[in-house]
Amino acid sequence: MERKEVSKSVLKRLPSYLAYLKTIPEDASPYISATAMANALGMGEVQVRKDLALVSDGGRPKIGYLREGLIEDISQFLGYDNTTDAILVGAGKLGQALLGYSGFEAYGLNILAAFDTNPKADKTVDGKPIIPVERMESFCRTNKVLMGIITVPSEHAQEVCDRMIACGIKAIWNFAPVHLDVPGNILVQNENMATSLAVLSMHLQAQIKEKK
Amino acid sequence: MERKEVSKSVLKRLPSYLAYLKTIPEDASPYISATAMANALGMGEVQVRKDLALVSDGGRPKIGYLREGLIEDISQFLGYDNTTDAILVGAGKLGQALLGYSGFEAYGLNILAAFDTNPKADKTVDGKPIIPVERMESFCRTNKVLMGIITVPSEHAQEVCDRMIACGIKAIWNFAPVHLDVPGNILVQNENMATSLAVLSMHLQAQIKEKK
DNA sequence: TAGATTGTTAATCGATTAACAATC
DNA sequence: TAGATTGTTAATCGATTAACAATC
Repeated sequence: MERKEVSKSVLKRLPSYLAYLKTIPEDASPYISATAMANALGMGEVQVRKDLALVSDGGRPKIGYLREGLIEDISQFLGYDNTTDAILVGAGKLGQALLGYSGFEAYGLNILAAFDTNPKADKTVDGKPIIPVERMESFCRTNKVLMGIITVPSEHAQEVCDRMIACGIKAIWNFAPVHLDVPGNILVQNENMATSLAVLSMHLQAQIKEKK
Repeated sequence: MERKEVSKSVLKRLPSYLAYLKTIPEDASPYISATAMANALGMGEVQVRKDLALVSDGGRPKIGYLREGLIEDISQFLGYDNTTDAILVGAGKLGQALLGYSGFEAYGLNILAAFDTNPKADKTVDGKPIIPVERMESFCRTNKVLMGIITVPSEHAQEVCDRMIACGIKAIWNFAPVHLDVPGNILVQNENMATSLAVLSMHLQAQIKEKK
């Protein structure tokens, strides 16, 4: 099928569909309806159908969509089939946790190495080296790295970000709770825990208030 | 000022304003304009003004907003002033990283303890204990815990979630990449790395395509 | 005063939902 | 056939942006 443009809102829902589809047992019916998916995920069925229409080549009335086909289509659309190499800067606790997290492979992400200003000599995390930042540029050039993960303290995030861009990196996953200034062709995706916490604590405050 | 209802989209922007305001040096002007904030964060100035109108009691034409006042108002609105106690279930790599991360204090989050099915005896992370899950309920009841953080593998997330709800928890921060089924009065905030990765890899694919 | 800035009202935009026709 | 399901077109909803009046 030809590749359609999808909005960010749609894009963000696709991983949920994929995760859900993968939980269905092998021996279940090979077909799944948008209705069933919507119910399982607590969403509207029209929304599911519209989203699926953008990435798959359609289902069959009364039958639904071929489950395996959907998994394949969504995976491919999201680029999980071809792996992306990334580097990580900031080998603190969070950085090391991400470096050692094996779950990213399933999403086609491969963290090659971590960089730090003060790496413990020869230290590796799950076989992945922690290298002095000075060697970042040459490493990125030789390995043609396009994605960078920032897990340094806020104060240094912009500096690291600029450096990554100088290394040819085009997409940045930012775990530091600060806004990063970048040129238009670079994408910054903020993994902002503060944002999540805001939503959570707002809910708790409302709950507490209600109780009174 | 009286407390207004804010939409989720507004709520998610508030932490950025706060973070930015805190980066301004003490000795700078005590006033800041929405225009300046908008420029610094790459947003529309009307949007900033509208958002601020919801949480502060206003700025002065030609002058702007009192910086200290804004910080105070947003912090209070987001509940960063009164701390929330939370527990974490799943003391794997990510769980331990979060447990040891001191940055959450600034957001009023206090992780009291972690729970795991198979905790190393007497192990603590930064002074915080890792306790067998069996003791979760009594712990939550005695400490009146309202927030739970899930960092277990996907297969066990729903089970842990149900257990948390049984313990009286009202807000769940879910790091497992699965949809959790919960009653209407419980809030689940998904910290879905898969979602972020989807946005990032989509951007890279577009970049690569463009180059060809 | 003039101009920068706030705050509000109206217009636009995009995304979600509802209604319905098509299909097996 | 009847009914479940898909897919499309139209209506609604909410959020963002634009225009403008108010203010210091």
